[in-house]
Amino acid sequence: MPVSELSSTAQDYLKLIWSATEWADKPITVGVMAERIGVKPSTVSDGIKRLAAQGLVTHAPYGSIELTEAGREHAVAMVRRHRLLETFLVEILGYGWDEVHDEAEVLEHAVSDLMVDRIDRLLKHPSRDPHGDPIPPAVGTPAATVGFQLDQAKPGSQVTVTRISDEDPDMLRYFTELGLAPESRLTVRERRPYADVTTVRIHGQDSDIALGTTAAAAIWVVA
Amino acid sequence: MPVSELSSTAQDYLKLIWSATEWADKPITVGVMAERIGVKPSTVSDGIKRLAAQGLVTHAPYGSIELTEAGREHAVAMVRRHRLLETFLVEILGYGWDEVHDEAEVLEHAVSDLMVDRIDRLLKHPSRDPHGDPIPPAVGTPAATVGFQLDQAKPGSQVTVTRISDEDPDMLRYFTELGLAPESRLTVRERRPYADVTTVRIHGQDSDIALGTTAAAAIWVVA
DNA sequence: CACCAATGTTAGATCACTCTAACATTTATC
DNA sequence: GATAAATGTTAGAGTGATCTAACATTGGTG
Repeated sequence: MPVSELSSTAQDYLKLIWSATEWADKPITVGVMAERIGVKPSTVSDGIKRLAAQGLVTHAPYGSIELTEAGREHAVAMVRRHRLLETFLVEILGYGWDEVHDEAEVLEHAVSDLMVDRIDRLLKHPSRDPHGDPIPPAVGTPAATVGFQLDQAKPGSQVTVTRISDEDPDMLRYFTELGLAPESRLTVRERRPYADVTTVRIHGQDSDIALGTTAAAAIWVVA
Repeated sequence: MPVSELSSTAQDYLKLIWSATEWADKPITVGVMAERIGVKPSTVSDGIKRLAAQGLVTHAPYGSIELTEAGREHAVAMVRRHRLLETFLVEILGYGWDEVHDEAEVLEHAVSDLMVDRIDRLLKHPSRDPHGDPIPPAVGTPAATVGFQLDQAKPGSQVTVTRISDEDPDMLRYFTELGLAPESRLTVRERRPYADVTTVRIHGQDSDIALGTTAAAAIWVVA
């Protein structure tokens, strides 16, 4: 999976497009991309055009954005880098899991394929990163996603956290405070439909925790 | 030492200008910079002008290139990053000392100050990188250079290698083959003035090694 | 179904970096 | 010290990324 000859903005775009389909299957929009990357929609529109010219995405004006096979390969390679780096930062350099995202975001464009391999070896080929996201293998297809979002869980059910979205460091710090992490066992207490609040009890703790939609949607669980 | 707001080309220029005065004291020229960085002289000329506009160097057209205090600080911070990264790659990721230069060259622009600190801590605050170059401290003045180049050494003298320039990986691989590294003890056998060859014997080996000027100038020694 | 709001695209600028080609200056040599 | 060679600078152009502002399209609502 060669990666080097792409600009780092191009790599960001591809990764973001791929990521949108990893957990949810709704296609990503120019507006959402712009917001995530922190640029104006016109910039993204422009960038997508360049990507299309390079055969990495297909996109007709006002149409949907789809990765080509080449685009998907690049994207998955970037996701692999990102997640290996996050794992590395936590395991080897002692980062907190709330600190790794931004660092990995920059590093993923700088490390060589050789370094990615060395990190993979040093970590003994990890299959999940510190947030529970699966690390795509160097060759072959990425692990299929499992589970569902906590805001979809039935009140009364018991679930295990498999993944927590790493997008928002503040939210991660909050989860850390609560003692909520991948592998945590939870009992879903109730959901107030109009308040959009999901209440859960972490096993081993003696009080309930109320989570808003954003927080509950960032947490993926299995029954 | 803030570094972030500078482009990575600007950082490269500053590091290169500083490096030129670390071992030799001859001022660097536009041509040499262009060659080292791998761009045309016109590009460097242009870049220097931008650096001057930012108050990082002083430079009048056709004149010499000098770092300002701000420029020097940035440069030293980059050198610190570079050398810590090289050490890290060798110590933690098992790189060969001939493989680290190019990787560090890219990474030095990507790692955060936090990561530099963590690496420094993990390595227990090393004072020299794998080639024997001193690692500038986070605060305070860099270690003064000691020693002289092997091509200046008197025939018959015994010397210890303190540093080997990391510029040329092929040369480093050659030195590795020879068993020549920082800390090696050598006896200088002879120098043929017009052949520009320095012959040395590595202690513990039973044959002499002939080194051309480029090689001998890349090796720094103390008596 | 017509219209408006939301969303996306294009146009026109700017900036950093790069090139080639032309021009200027410095230095080295005879 | 005049001239040629080496070195450095400027001019003009292209690319990618970004912006703002104007324009276009789509989709939902009355």
